[in-house]
Amino acid sequence: MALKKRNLSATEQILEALEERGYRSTAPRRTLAAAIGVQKRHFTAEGLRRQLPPTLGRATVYRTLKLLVEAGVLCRVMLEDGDLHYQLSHRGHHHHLLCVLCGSSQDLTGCDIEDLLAATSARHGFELSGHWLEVYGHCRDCIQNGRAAA
Amino acid sequence: MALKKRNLSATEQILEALEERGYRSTAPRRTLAAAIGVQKRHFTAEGLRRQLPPTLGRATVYRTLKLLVEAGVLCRVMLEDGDLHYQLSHRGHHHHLLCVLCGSSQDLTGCDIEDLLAATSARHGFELSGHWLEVYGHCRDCIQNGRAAA
DNA sequence: TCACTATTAGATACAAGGTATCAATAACAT
DNA sequence: ATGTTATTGATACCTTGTATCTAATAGTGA
Repeated sequence: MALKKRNLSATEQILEALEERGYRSTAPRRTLAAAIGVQKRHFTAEGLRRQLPPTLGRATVYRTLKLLVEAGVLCRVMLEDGDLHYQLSHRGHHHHLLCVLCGSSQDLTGCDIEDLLAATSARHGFELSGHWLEVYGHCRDCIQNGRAAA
Repeated sequence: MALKKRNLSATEQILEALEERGYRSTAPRRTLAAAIGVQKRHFTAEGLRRQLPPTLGRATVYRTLKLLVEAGVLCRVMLEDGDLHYQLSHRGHHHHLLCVLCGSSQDLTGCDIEDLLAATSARHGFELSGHWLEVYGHCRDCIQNGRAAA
C-alpha cells in the first residue's frame, strides 16, 4: 500500500505516513524524511546519520527508522556481509534482487516462492509463519557494461 | 559432506574436521568442540561463550566459530530478530525451517527454490550469484502440543 | 627427550551499531 | 495563551565482534 500515491514525492509520502499514524510533525522528522527521500540506494542507519546535521541525535535517527519500518514506509534489506540497510518499500511483502556490484535493487515480482515454501514446509509438518529471503547477483546494467566480468 | 560419519559424536567430528584441515588440536579447541557437541539448538557466539570457562578468551571463541563455518562443520542461522546463530551443518547448501516457539530447526529438503529463483531472476535480467533464505514457523511438535495456539 | 619454530591463546583495547534513561523542549488541542 | 503529552538529544551504556600483541604451546625433527 505504501508509496502508492504517485503524485507525492517520497519525502512527502513519508511525512504523510507519519501523520496518518498520529505522529507529530517535527523538525527532526522533516529533516529525516527529506534525507531519506533523496537516497538513490538502500542505506544504513549510520550512513544516513552522517548525511544529517550532527545536532540531530543518534537516538532520533534510530527511533524514526524503526517507526518508518513499522509504518511500512521503509523495509529492511540484509546485505551479504550482514549489514542491515533500509530502503523505500513499495509493497507489503516482497523480496529484493540486490546487485552486489552497483548496489542497486529491484523488487522480485512474479514469483510464487510463497506457495512453494508453504507447500514444502507443510510436507515437513511445519506451519509457516514468515520468512526472510534476499537474492544477490549481477543486474542487467552491470552485465551489459562488463562490470560483471571478473 | 560434513557430519556424515555417523559413528562419531558431534564433538569428535568437529575435532576431526579441524585436524583434516591442518589445524592443531589444542585444549581450548577441544573445550569448544565439546561445548558445541552438547548444544541441542542453534546458539549464539556469546551464548556459547557464557557456557565456557571464563578463562577461554573471547577472541578464541569467535576465531574458532569462523574456522568451523569455513570448514563446513557449522552454519550460520539468522533469526527473525536479526540475531546470528550457529548450528551443526549437515549439507553444503540448504535452508532451515526454524520453529519460533521451541527454537528447533530442520533442514529444508525437497525444495526447488534454487531453480525457481534462478528462473525468476533471469526474467529480470538478473544473474543470480547467491541468496539467503530462512523460514520461520511452528514445528509439528509445537502444533500437536498446543503451543501454537494463541 | 629436547629444542626449535610456527601456530595459537588470551589480555587488552578498540570499534560499530544500537538501546536506555532522563531532563529539557516543542507540538498541538483547548 | 496555556497545559499536557509526545518528542528530542545528550549521555551513558550494552552487545557483538575485531585488531593487536606478547606469552604459551603443539608438533616437528634431531
